[in-house]
Amino acid sequence: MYALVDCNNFFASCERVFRPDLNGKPVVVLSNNDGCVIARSNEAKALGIPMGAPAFKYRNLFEKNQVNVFSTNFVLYGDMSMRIMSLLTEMAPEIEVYSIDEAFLGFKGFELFDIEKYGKKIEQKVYKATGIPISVGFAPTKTLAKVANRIAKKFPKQTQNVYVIDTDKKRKKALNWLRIGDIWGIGRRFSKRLEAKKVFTARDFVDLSDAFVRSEMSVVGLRLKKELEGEETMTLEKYSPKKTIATTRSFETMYTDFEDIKERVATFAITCAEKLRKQQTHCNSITVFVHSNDFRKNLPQYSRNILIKTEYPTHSSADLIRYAVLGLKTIFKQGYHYKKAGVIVGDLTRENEKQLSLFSRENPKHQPLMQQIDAINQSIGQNKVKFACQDLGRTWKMKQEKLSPRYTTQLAEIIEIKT
DNA sequence: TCTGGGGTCCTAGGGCGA
DNA sequence: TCTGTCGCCCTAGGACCC
Repeated sequence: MYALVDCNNFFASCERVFRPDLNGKPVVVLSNNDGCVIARSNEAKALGIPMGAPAFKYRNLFEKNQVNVFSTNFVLYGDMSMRIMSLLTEMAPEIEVYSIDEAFLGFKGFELFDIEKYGKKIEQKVYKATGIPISVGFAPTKTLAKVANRIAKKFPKQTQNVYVIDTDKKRKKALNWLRIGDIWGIGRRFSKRLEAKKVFTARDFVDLSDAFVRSEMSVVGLRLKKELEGEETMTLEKYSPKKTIATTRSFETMYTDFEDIKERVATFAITCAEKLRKQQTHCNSITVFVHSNDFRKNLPQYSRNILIKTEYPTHSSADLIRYAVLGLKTIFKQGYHYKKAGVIVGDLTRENEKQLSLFSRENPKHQPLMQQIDAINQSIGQNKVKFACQDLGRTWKMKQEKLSPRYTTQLAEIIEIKT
């Protein structure tokens, strides 16, 4: 038996924990740069605000309905997530943290337990300790646990936020109810293609032949079908280090000048290098990309990326800046309005398993230099040490006009209770 | 004026060595 | 020495997730 635990409207719920006056009121959380809506409370959903709604188009609706708008506060959400995951770890023999607000729990050997009762215990404990409401779905496979969770969330009154699929009758009933596009692993493209073939529900999907699903949707689709039939094809995944690390951003305005983008790309490379050092890995390749503004149809569009193999495994900021700028020089074209760029490092290997090269021209000073930079940044604040290619006078910051305090991680921002 | 960011996995097709 | 086949590796692109 697996359980899927999912936090309800997670980011919006995190904001509400420290602002109980917002209970019962519409709350939305915006993406970086306050661009679009990435989380909504139930009240905001009821107002018809869709996921991904551009904030500027919905400003009037927000004002008219007194919607409480927040910028993303990932420091807060990350910390709340950590607290919830550690509680869940205590309550289940196995756990796979699937995302910031979701975890699969493994309950092998619990068949004789009253699992529904236990689910309610989990729900109550998490709510009491953190203030975050969760839904719990139990089923014999991970995909069915996702389905069970959806039912728990959709019918809170009947399920009390916990639902168990433990009989074939319940499984079939759930599959009849679930629309094709709501199956975990079937996105927009596949659901459109399947609907064109009169496949509208999960039940219709499992009624298709294995051969058809295999040919149309590869082994991924076939695995999904088996899971929905109750046959386990996915197990809990152990923690594994990242395979790629990315730093990408949309710009506050469109850039046309090479030097402006160069400064941004170099800064992204530095961030990637810091992330590499933090997880004690080197990269062996780096990808740089630039993108014009998709939404400005009247402007010429351009988008390109380039992958460069590094000469040796590295996590030196200086090395990565050099490669990133080299890549940018190759792909940059004059005459376009650039809106987005990014750096992605890949082919990661562990720091202590470095493949040395006889002809390597690695600068031996980089390693101790990076150590010192990290130490200084750690003691006096992130990004205090800058590289020459960065604009020292630059005050560029993400637009975050509605940022809430970092209640749980900064003493100066701790919650105040007025009596 | 203003539309996010960070990941994973799979497949097709070309290059290339055995 | 030439040619065909097989299988591995790599990359780009497409699909998905949160």
